[in-house]
Amino acid sequence: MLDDRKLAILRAIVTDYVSSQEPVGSRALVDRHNLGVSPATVRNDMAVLEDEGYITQPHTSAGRIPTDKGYRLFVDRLAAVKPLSVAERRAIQTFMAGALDVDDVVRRTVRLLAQITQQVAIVQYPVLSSATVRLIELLVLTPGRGLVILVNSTGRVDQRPVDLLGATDEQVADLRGRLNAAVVGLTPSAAVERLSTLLDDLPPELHPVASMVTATVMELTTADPATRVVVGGVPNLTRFGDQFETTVKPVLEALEEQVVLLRLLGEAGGTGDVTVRIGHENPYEPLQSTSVVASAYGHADDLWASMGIVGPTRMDYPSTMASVRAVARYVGRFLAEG
Amino acid sequence: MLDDRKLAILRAIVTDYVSSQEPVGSRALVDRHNLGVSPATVRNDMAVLEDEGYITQPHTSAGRIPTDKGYRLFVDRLAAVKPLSVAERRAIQTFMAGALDVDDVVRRTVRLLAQITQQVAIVQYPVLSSATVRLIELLVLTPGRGLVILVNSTGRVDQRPVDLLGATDEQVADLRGRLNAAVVGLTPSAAVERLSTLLDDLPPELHPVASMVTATVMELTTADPATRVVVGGVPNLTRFGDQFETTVKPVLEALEEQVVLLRLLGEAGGTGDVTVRIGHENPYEPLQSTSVVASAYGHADDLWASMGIVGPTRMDYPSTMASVRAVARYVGRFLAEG
DNA sequence: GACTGGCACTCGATCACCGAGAGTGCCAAT
DNA sequence: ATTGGCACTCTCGGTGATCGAGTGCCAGTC
Repeated sequence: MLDDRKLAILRAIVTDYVSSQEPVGSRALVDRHNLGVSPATVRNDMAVLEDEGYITQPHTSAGRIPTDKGYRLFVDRLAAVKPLSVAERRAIQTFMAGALDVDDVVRRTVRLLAQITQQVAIVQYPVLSSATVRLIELLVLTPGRGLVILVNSTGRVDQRPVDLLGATDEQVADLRGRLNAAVVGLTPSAAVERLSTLLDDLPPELHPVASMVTATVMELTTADPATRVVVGGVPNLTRFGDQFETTVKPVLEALEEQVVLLRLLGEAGGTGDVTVRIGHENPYEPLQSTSVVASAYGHADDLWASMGIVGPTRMDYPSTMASVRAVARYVGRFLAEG
Repeated sequence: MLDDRKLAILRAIVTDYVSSQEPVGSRALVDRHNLGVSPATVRNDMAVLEDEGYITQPHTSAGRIPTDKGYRLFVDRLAAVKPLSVAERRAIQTFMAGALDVDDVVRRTVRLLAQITQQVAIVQYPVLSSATVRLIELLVLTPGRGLVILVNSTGRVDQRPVDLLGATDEQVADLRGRLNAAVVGLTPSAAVERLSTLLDDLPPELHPVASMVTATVMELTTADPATRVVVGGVPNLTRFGDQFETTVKPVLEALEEQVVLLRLLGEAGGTGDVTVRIGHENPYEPLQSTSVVASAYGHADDLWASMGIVGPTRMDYPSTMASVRAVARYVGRFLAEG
């Protein structure tokens, strides 16, 4: 159905449209790319491509622009891998050098991604499934109100307030000792398992407060860390100040909702390589005129979390994908080395 | 110079322009407000107001719009205090009810402010100067790399990685004990003072690692907490999609820079009541076509931090000021009660 | 002396119109 | 299968013409 020349024409339309932001006609196409055929032939091919749904024209006497389906074919089969520029490589190094802790790494990563892709960047906090519990601290703040602090072997610290149900200081100290003895050194999943059996070994008077505390610890070891997402590069949205309603507004709204962001990244970053969601492929309705380029990051088989960018469907996919891939790999390695 | 009628006219111009977003003429003015004089008289007065710099016209044969100076006079002398609506009062209660910890309070506050003002909201993390140090934890993560965790009496937890310079586990444990003995129960300022003399009491072999750690603790007790700011309601920027260059873009850029946000809030929130910076009064150049309404919040004399909103100069100042004031007071009380 | 009605004037906004230009689809010829 | 030619369509930019809101000024009135 689609011979090589038609594919070449589609590729040319995508690249030209992305760089010029304007519908591209048959004449301009043969001028800029040496296709070796006349505009009339190109027109015939374009008619076929339009029938097949790869391109469309905004109005009768305008050039063609790619459809979501066209971008999809381009990304899957036509895009040449574009190597990073030297400047971009250097940017990655300088941005990350001197990062202090995980927070800092995430902040720098989001800035970096936003800068080299010139899009809005989204980075999920790393969830280190191989990290182990380093310390559980249990504190009394005021009578009845306490605080659980969980530290894992990567230096990540999470805390949550807890109702101590009037336990005495001695009981709290006792419980702290038992908790640490039970789970320090375990992975989160192992710790959760161990905690669910811990209650049986406790003296009865500790049961009420212990169940409150273990429940909180279990929350901390599982759900919470994954729900943190950082965004950056929002001013990049101003670069396409047209399409206010279709692009800028929905993106801004999505950025306020952690849940939405996690869905965008989560479904996109499941596999090992860069994932692209184009327009309507997007799981979140209002973002159907934008694309998401995302990648999981981590080390070896240990995929920790996702990062990505969101931008207009008319973006430079090869460059963007290369950038996201490079940053994801670099940050993964950086975190693995500590 | 400005008699009562001229002031009434200025007030009418401001309110009409804010609600209609369009230059207001002499005819419309006498129609909507019963000024008891003819349009011609109003025109004469408007000419005077324009000479004095309170209003201006975008072009000949258009109505008048307030200048920054006009808004300033309005805010200072003409604005009637507008009580909150019942719905707003209820919103404040429901939004804050059930807040878990300080993080949660801040997140809810920023949402609340954004929703009832329909502007972009900025909330600084509270700095509780009366809070005392509750616990200092010192952990070894890997040989040489450690972590300092500081918990204060409000349940706030801060951490920072620290270089342990190859100290042994025993030395670390020793140091942890000494640190806690020294500063637990002290206010941050007292703790800093105490720490600076702590070194003298230590055995010499602890000196190198102790100075690293105390320096880190001192950073944690002073600088860091104040530098955290949360923003929300960014989609509200889309409500004035015109003025892309003058308003939306600069605001988005400012929101990415914590330093800028702190400057906006910091200089604005120094006093006890709501502060308004209109247009050029703003300390940050690119935001000179927007206004900032901010307030410190806290309890009694203990001012903890600031919150505020940023929006176009043409905003409903009475409502916005009332909302910011109400939220600031409520959150202050809420935090004081714990 | 302050206010008012009247009037000429200004200027942006809206609309219709027109020509230019880009681009297409189709068809007959190669 | 490809191509040159041609008629057709539709957007875009520019040009007047008109409309109406609003002003400034001035002479008249209370």
